[in-house]
Amino acid sequence: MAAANVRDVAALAGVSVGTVSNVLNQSKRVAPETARRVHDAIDKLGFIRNDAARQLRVGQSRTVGIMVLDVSNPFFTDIARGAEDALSQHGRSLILGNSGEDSARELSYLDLFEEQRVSGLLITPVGNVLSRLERLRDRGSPVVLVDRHENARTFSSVSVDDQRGGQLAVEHLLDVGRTKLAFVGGPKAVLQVADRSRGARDAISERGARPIRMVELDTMRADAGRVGAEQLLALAPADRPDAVFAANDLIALGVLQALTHAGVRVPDDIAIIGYDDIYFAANAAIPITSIRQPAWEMGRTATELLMAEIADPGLRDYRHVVFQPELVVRASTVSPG
Amino acid sequence: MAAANVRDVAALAGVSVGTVSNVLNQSKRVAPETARRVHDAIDKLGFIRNDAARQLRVGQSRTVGIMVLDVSNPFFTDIARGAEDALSQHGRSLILGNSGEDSARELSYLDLFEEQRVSGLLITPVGNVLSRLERLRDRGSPVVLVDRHENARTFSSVSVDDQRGGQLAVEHLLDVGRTKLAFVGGPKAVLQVADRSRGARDAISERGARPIRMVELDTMRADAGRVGAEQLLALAPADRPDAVFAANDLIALGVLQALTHAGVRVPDDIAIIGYDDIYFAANAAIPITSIRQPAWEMGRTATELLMAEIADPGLRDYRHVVFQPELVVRASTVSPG
DNA sequence: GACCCAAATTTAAACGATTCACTTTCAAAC
DNA sequence: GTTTGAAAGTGAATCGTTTAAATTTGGGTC
Repeated sequence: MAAANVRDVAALAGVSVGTVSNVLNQSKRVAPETARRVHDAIDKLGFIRNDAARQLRVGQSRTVGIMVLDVSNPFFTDIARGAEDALSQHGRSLILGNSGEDSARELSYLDLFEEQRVSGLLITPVGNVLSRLERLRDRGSPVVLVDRHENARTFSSVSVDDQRGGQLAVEHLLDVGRTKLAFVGGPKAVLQVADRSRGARDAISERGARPIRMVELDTMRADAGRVGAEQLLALAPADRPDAVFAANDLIALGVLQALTHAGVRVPDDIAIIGYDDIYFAANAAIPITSIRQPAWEMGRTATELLMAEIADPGLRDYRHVVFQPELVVRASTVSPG
Repeated sequence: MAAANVRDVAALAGVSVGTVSNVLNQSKRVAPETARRVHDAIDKLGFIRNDAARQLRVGQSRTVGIMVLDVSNPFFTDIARGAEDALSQHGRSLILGNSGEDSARELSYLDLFEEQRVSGLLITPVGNVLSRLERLRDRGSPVVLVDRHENARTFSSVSVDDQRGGQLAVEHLLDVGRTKLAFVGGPKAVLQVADRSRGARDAISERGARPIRMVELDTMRADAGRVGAEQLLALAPADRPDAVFAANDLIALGVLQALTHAGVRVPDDIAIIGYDDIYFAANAAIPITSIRQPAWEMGRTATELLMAEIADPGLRDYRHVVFQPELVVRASTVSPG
C-alpha cells in the first residue's frame, strides 16, 4: 500500500503527469473539466504531494526559517507570530529554530536550514555567523537580521534603537530621583545588551550622574537575573544601588523576585526597569516599568523585507527598518503614592 | 557558481559518488585516508548536502514536527524545549508549528508536515483530526498525542490526569473556606478544559458543595480571562463567586488583572487558582496558586515514545504515560496573614 | 478544404543523494 | 602457487515531482 504519487493520480484521472502537476501548481491553463477529474482522483487516492521531490526539482523550499534566541521569552514568540501571520498571507510557512543563546545549537540549526534550502531566513544571531549567513544568501536564501542593527550593511534588518532605549531607561531612573544605578545584563557579546548598556552610559555622562555599576550575566533569562540581584545584595549597604536597569524583562522579573525575597522594597529601596515590555512584566508582582519594543510588528516587517528579497533575487538594496523604543512607566519605578 | 553536489566532491576527492555517500552516512566502512580526502573536498567546495534529494531517495525526513496550541503560552514552549532536548540526543531536529487554537491553521500545518514526510509528529490537537493523524501514521509518520488522553488507544500519548487536577483545584478552594465557586475556561471542545471542569464538578458533588458556576470562554488566553472576569463582575453581588478556578494560568492572569482593576481584593474577596504552573503565574501581581503540570518532562517523554515507534515501525503497542498533577499553593488563594 | 492559431495536453529530461549488486585488491591459508 | 574471503570502492538505477519543448485538438478565416 505505497502512498499514491502523481503517476497514480494521472492514471486514475486519465491524463498525463504533466497535467496533474499543472493542476497542482496552477502554472498553466487546464480545462475545468480536466481539473475536476484530477481533483477527484487526488481525493480518491488520498494523494499528498511529496515535497522533497518538488523541492529537489525546483531547487528551493517554500518554507522560511526563523531562529530565535529563546523560545521561552515571549518577546521572541511575539516576533515569530508576527512573521507567521505575514507569511501565511504569502502562502508560505515558518519553521522555528531555537538557539537558546547557544552558539553550537545555532550552528546546528543553520546546517539544517541550509540542507533544507529554506527560501529565506529570519535570524537573531548569537555567535559569529555572518559568513555562514552570507553563504546562505549567496546560495539563494536571503537573510534578514532581526533585532540587530548590522553595520556592515550586507543584510536587510529590522531593529530597535537599543542605544536610545538604554538612554530612555536611565533618564527615567534619574528623573524619578535615583542616583546610584546598576545595569544587570546578559553576555556583553550580545549586541542588544551592548547597545542598551552603551545608551545607559551615554545618558549617565550626559547628565553628569554617578557612574553606573555593571553586573554581567551569562544569559538573558530570569534565573540569571536572580543571580545578578544576589550580587547586588552582597554589596556593602553604602554601595548598594537604588535602581536597576535590567537588559530585558525576564531578567527584571528575576531581579524583582530575588529582591522581594530578600525583603528589599521595590521601588522604595530599589527601583527596577526592564526592556521588551512583555505581557508578563506588566502583570508581575510589582508591575514592571519597561522599554517597549513592537515585537509583532518587527516580525511582520522582517518578513516583508524578506519577501521583497525573495521576489527579486538580484536585489542588493538592503533596507534597515529601525523602530523607536518607548518608555512604559509602571509601579516598579514610581511609588503609587 | 552552482552549489557543489556529491559528484563534484567525488571528482575532487578522486573517488566515486558512492564513496562520498558512504562517508556522509557512515553507512559502510571507508578507509580513513579516503574519508579524509573526501572531507577535505567537502570543505574546499563548501558542499552542503541537499536534504530534498536525500529525503526523496530515503523516503523520510529526519525532522520531527510538533504542533502546539499556543506558542505564546510558556506551558507549550516548555514542552517544546523538552522535546527538542530529547531529540537532539537522537540527532534529529524539531520543527514547530503553532495552531493557535485555530482548526484551519492546524490543518494547514498538518498538510505541511505530511508533504514533508516528517519522521514523526507530536501534537496537541485542536480540531477533529484523528483520521488525518491515522493516515499520517499509516504512511510511516508515527504520532504521539501530547496533553491529551486518548480513549481510542490508537496512538501513544502523554498526558496529565486533568480530571484529578480539576478535583485538586476545587478541593483546595473548598478547604480554604470558599463556597461559591466559578469555573472560567476555554472552549468546552478542548478536551483538557472538559476534563478539568468535570473534575471540578466531581469534587463539588463529592463534598456536597454548592454547584459551580460555569463561564465559557472562546480561547485559553489572558484576554479571554479578562472577558470572563467581567462577566463575573456584572453579576448581582449575591451571585458573585468568592473563588475562581481558571482553566489555565494565562486565563488566571487575565482574571486577576480584571478583578484587581475593578478594585476586587484577591484573595480576600475572590480567590483565584490557575492551571499549568507557568513561571509567570508564580511571579504575578499576586502569586497565583496553580496545578502544576511537568511540561518539560512531558515533552521529553513524548519524544521517547515517538522514538520508540520510529525505531520499530511495526509497533502497535501504544503506551500512555499519565503524569499526576500537583497543587502549588500561593497567595491568590490564601491570605498571607 | 487548406491554413493558422491558441488552448490543452503530453512527453521525457532533469534535480542530487542513496543503495545495492558488482568489481577489485590483497593478505592469509592451504 | 592457487584459493578464499573480507574490506574497500564503483556506478547505474532509483525516488516523485516540475518544466520546457513538442504535439494534438478544434475552431475560425480566407
